[in-house]
This record gives sequence, C-alpha cells and structure tokens, in this order.
Amino acid sequence: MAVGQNAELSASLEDYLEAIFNLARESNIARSKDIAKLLGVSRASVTGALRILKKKGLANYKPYDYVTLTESGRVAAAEIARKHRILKSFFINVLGIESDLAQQAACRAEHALGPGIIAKLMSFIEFVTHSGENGHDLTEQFQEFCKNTNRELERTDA
Amino acid sequence: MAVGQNAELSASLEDYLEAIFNLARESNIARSKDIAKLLGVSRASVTGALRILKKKGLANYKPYDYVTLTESGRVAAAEIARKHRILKSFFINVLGIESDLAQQAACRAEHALGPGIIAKLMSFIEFVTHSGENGHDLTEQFQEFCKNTNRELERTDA
DNA sequence: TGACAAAGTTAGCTAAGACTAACTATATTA
DNA sequence: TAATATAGTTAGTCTTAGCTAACTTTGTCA
Repeated sequence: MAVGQNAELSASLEDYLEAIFNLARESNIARSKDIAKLLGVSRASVTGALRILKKKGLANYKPYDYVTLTESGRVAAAEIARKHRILKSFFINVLGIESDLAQQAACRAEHALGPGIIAKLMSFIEFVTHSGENGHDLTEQFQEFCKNTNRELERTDA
Repeated sequence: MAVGQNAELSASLEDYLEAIFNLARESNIARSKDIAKLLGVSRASVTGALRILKKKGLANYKPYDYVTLTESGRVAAAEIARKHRILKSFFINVLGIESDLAQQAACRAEHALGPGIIAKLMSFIEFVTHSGENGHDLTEQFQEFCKNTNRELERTDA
C-alpha cells in the first residue's frame, strides 16, 4: 500500500487534483494554463500546487512537462469527482436547482461531506428518482409541492 | 440599513459568530474561554477573531469584557445557525445519519450552501417528513430501501 | 535559424488564521 | 488584603494559498 501522504488533503489541493483529473479525461493532457483557467487562479499558483501534489505522491510532475496523476492520485481524484457528481446530481435532480449554481455549490460543499453521508446521499438519490415503480415520481411531487408553497407565500405576502 | 461590512464573512469568522450566538443563548454570556473550547481553538485565536468581528460591526467587544453581538451580528448569526440547523436536520431526519456526525458535517458544509439551496432543502425536508398525509412516510420508506440495498450488497459480497 | 510569442517557473510579497509563550487584568480565598 | 489562580491579551512565528513581476524554456513561423 502506498504511503498515506494524501491522508490530509486541503480543499484547495482537492480542487487542483479534480481539475487535473477532469482535464485529462477530456483532452487527454492537463496543461498548467488550463488548470489555472479552470480554477480561476494564476499560473504561478498552479506550479506551486503541482509541486505539493508531486511531493504527496499524487501527481507525476516535472517542470516544463505535462502533468499526469499517479495511481493513488487517480484514486483520490476519482473519489473527489464522485462526491462532486453525487452532490450536483442531488441539487439538480432532487432539489431542482439550476445547473450552474448546483455546480458551484457542489464544488464548495464536496470537501465537507465524508464517505458516510455521500453514500447515504447516493442511495437517497436513487430512492427518489427510481420511485416510479411505486406508482409515484417523488421529484415531480416535490416540484408540485414547491409550487403550492410558493403560491401560499405569495398569498400571505399580498 | 447598516453598512454591509459582513458582506464577505469567512468560514472561520462564521464559526466564531455562530459560537457566540449559541453560547449567549445558552448561558446568556459568551466567554472567550468557552468560545475557544467550543471551536477547539486557542484563547489567543479567539481574541483575534473578536477584534475582527468588532471591526466588521458584528460584535460589541472591549478587552477584558464580555462579548455580545450587535444587531447586525445577531441577524448574520441567526442566518448561519438556521442553515446549520436545516442541514443537520436533513442529515439526521432524511438521510438517517448519526447525530454527532451530522453536527460536524453540517458545520463544515454550512458555509458552502447559499440561500437558494438552503431554502429548497428546507422545503424538501418539510415535503419528506410531512408526507404522512399522502398515506406514506418517505423517511421510513427510505430506511426500508437502505436495508434492502444493504442486504443485496451483502449477498453480492459473499 | 533566429526572433518573437506563449507557457511555465521563480522569487518575493501579502493576508488569513492558527499556534505558543509571556505578559496583564480580574477573581478568589486564606 | 495579599497571594494565587484563572481569564484574556499581546507579540511573534508558522502554514497555506494566493498574487505580481521578472525570468526561462519551449514552440512557431517568416
């Protein structure tokens, strides 16, 4: 088993790791410039982060070369991306939040939620969105419920 | 309207604000020592935070005196505590997470979720826990669903 | 192939937020 | 009321994580 250098990964480093992971999936390579753009950060900050990720054994990094993730880097990144995906899906498909907002919130919240809660959340999304078998779609029912609540609020406001 | 000094409140400062708010509700006064204990932080760090909260117009702070919140401090703190409560309630009552874990996660996640998502989440909790009228309790159904899923997983594992 | 542009790095700075150690003020009590 | 314990503060340090400006390396194309 690899040394547990990634035991404590800061929120910021998780962001870098996920960015590299996603860029590599899309365009096969992760360029410093694109990481910077994706995270809204200077190129110099990316260099700094890459050095730390290398030291933690998560990224294969050599100055002036392309970045790839090590095996344990990929594992860690996949877990982060998974959390992110599940949260976003919950916000969009269950709560009915608009996609961009869901994306941002998922990115910010992802660091805070451990595996226990993420697992439950995943189950819950499945439960809610596959409830058609029981003869009722919960997400639709919830949208209805929201509309009614809003209507009541408007009536109270007026 | 008060000057918007609290427009950008860091996660850390939100924690201090909420701690003061909660301590003041419980024991009527918030002592530096208790804030430090509650947040797991040194007394010196509390002093620093109090100075900033004062500068932002959120706390009435005088060295060697008790701390209270200003009106806008109370408003901000109440909103933070509200988010916290709603998240915790969702984790416990909907997802079935154990109370301590829910508390911690809510505390860490609270900063990430804006008013839009919190509002929806609140509606959703209401929707899910008050669904008895429709002849079904969703939280119970979900617990059932989880049990079945676990059983299937165990079967697959074996 | 040499000049220039783009990408990446380095050095040095800043700010937030935490810490410890030493000091000061307040409270307790013998 | 003087000694002592407790609470709070100050000063100085560290870490994380960002920035800009200047420099180096790499890539492109006339």
